[in-house]
Amino acid sequence: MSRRSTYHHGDLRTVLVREGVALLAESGLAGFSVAKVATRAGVSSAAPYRHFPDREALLAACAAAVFADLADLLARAAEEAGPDPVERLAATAGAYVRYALDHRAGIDLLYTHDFAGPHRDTVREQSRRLMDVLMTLAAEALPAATSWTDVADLVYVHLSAAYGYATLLFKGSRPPRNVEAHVARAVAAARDQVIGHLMRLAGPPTVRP
Amino acid sequence: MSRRSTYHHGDLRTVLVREGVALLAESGLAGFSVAKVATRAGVSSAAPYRHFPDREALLAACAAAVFADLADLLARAAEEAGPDPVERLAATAGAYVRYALDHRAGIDLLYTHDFAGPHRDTVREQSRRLMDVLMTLAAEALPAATSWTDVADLVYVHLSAAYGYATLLFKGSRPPRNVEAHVARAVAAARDQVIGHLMRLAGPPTVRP
DNA sequence: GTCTATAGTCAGATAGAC
DNA sequence: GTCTATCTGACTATAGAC
Repeated sequence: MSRRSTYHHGDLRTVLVREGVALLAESGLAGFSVAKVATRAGVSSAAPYRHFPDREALLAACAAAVFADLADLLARAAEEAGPDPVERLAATAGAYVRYALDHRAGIDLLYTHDFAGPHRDTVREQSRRLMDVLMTLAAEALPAATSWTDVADLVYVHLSAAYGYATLLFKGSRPPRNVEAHVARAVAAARDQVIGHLMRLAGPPTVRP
Repeated sequence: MSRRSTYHHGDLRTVLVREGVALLAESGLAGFSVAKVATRAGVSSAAPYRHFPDREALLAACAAAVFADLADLLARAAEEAGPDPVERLAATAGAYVRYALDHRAGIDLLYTHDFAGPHRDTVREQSRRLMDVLMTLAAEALPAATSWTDVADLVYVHLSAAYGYATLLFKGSRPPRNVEAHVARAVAAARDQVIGHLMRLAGPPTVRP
């Protein structure tokens, strides 16, 4: 308090990531810039380069943070959904949509961007965590004998449907008011999907000439 | 051929839109610029402004073109899918994914961007055509008594799932080789979704304690 | 209708003061 | 660790020659 007139953050790096995520959420990847993040964080445009070598590194850190948040949220949503394995999986779709609505569209753009070299691995690691959560839930919702490939198939379909649902909500470009209605619809759609999938696996292979 | 050493396109406007779509497909919205489109089209960076008042207008024209293409493709896919209404609807998911794979990721970014004022209507008009195709197919796949709201719900879920599936394919950021396998998976997922939906509408409300 | 040239803006990144 | 100042490069858009 006594030493300096210019403020120094205890942890500017953390603040930059938080503001970066917020900026992405508001403006999307196209509106993202190191300078803007710096301004939001209350520091000069040069300051971030003390913590991140370049734009890509900051972007990757933001992406990793989003994935980490999502993995936590989805896991918690599953826990709160009770014992039924189908409901547990379906609940993650709702949590995903709620997160996307809270954080607006920016999330999706992280999926769009492909990170190069070293950043790629950082992001992938967090992305992997999210997939692990879903794989476990999907495996419990499917018959024990289901192959990993089939489980992965369902996870992929499940995740991409939730992602698509959340993203398209913003294309209408009205800020959706009735969040919980959309969440409920996403959960219902996910439930339908899993049940349809189960029927295909279980049902008698309908006649193929 | 005799009058000019500098080439003049018969229809530069059309070429610009084509190249704009291609650029979006390759680089996404973040990589889109009037200058790049001009270079791709083999003209100076000023030339596009003779045909489009500003960047937004060119972008809107590209978006409208994509929607128009998609609507045609989806309608044709439904026709070729035979008489079963569920299969006809499911086939559009396959066509969507195939189009997205052919044109890489950029399509999605058009969904992301919101166009202002006059451009908005142009794009919406084409977007509407696509929705009309899907609404018709969905209405035929559902019981005749289904309300329009419920039909719209299914269309929304159906479209967003196809959109999400196609988009996430590129996040792995390897150019997916086995296009037809992905198309087939998207169709299967769409079929599962519709069947699950039908069961929810028709089925006895499974016991709720 | 397309060109060259240019004005103005903004972002990425670096250098050196404190 | 953060600042100010600055360089470089890319993009939008306009003006005027051909």
